[in-house]
Amino acid sequence: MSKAKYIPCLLSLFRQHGYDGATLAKISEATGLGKASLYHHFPNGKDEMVNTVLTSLQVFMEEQILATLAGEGEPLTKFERMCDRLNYVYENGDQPCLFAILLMGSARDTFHDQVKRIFQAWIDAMVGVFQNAGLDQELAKRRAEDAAIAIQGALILTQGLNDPRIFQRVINELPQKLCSALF
Amino acid sequence: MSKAKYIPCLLSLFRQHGYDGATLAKISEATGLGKASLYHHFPNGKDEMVNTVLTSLQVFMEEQILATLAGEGEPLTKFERMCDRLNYVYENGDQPCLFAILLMGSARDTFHDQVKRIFQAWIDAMVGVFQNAGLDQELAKRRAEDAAIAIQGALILTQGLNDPRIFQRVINELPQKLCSALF
DNA sequence: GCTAGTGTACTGTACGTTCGGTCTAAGATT
DNA sequence: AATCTTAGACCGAACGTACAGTACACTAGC
Repeated sequence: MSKAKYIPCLLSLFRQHGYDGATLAKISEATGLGKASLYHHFPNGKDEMVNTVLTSLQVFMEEQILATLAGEGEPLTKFERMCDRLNYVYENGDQPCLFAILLMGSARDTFHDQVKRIFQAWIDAMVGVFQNAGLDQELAKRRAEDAAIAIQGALILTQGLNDPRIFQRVINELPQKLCSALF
Repeated sequence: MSKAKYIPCLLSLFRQHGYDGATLAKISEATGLGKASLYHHFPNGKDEMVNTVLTSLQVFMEEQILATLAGEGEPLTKFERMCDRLNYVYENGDQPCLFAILLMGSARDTFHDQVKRIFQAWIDAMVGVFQNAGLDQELAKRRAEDAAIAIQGALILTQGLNDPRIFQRVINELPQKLCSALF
């Protein structure tokens, strides 16, 4: 599957310009591939490119984040690992969230289901950690949602104010906050 | 200024389809105006439509939210009023945030400055409340940012999971949270 | 009769996509 | 060893469409 080679480039483009803004001309220029070549690798066009990137992000989350959350270890350690991995994908807050971008363009209908599944899996994994730590289901759900809210909100505000320190602060504080009053 | 008449319709369109997805054809159909009429009211085209909506949102924030935050009253009352007004603009979480949408389409460059100014003014107003309540500057800034993060994050997650209860929960809890440990 | 507002028909452009084909390199055949 | 075959990577040019935006004649109400 030679598609993998172009994922970083495509991810960067879609994050920078959005679904509609990332035109085939730009994609062609950025990848160094002619338009026709793009259709050789992605026969179903732009949507397949997005889908490929989206799937690779899903795999990253499952392997790097969900696996950690579901595995062995202290809650604090798990959340530190999660934040470290999130900090890596979002490049210290410099990059927006592709999921959020796809929710807000003209491609919402096409990708909403997949984004929903990814969000839900992430939250469910965090709920699992909290329940293992003794929190009742309702409280666990709230705290997991709050974690996702903090990450997504921090990304938006960081983009809006052009100040990555906001994302960094949230990422640094989050593990402690999530584990406070666990026992 | 007869433009005002079309603001609700335009706002709804841009929130639903994004900047790129809200084509003139859709705008024409939704407003009931032919293209020529649209260009009569908005000589500078789509960008002027967005700008009009953006400015009206800015005015709404200044009059309904910033004024309250800067006026007289208890912090808790002010934040309750703020959340009530936010709940109104975002229609209980059913509608996404136009600011976030504009940050993530191909129109980012055009409107980023204006969005940044609105975000900054909002946060500054909240910082003022916290400082009046005795918080030192650094702490006030953090808490104000956290409030904006919670709102924006809740809107993203609500869109992603298609569950307005998330936004409603955050809106209901926020005033108390913001005022906790103020004295 | 003037002006704000409008409908129709149109323009040029940029989009995603497809067509027809070249080039390279590895295998298979002779 | 030389030639043929095949398949994958690649591409320039073109296609049809839908876009934002325009020209202009028309109308209703002052």
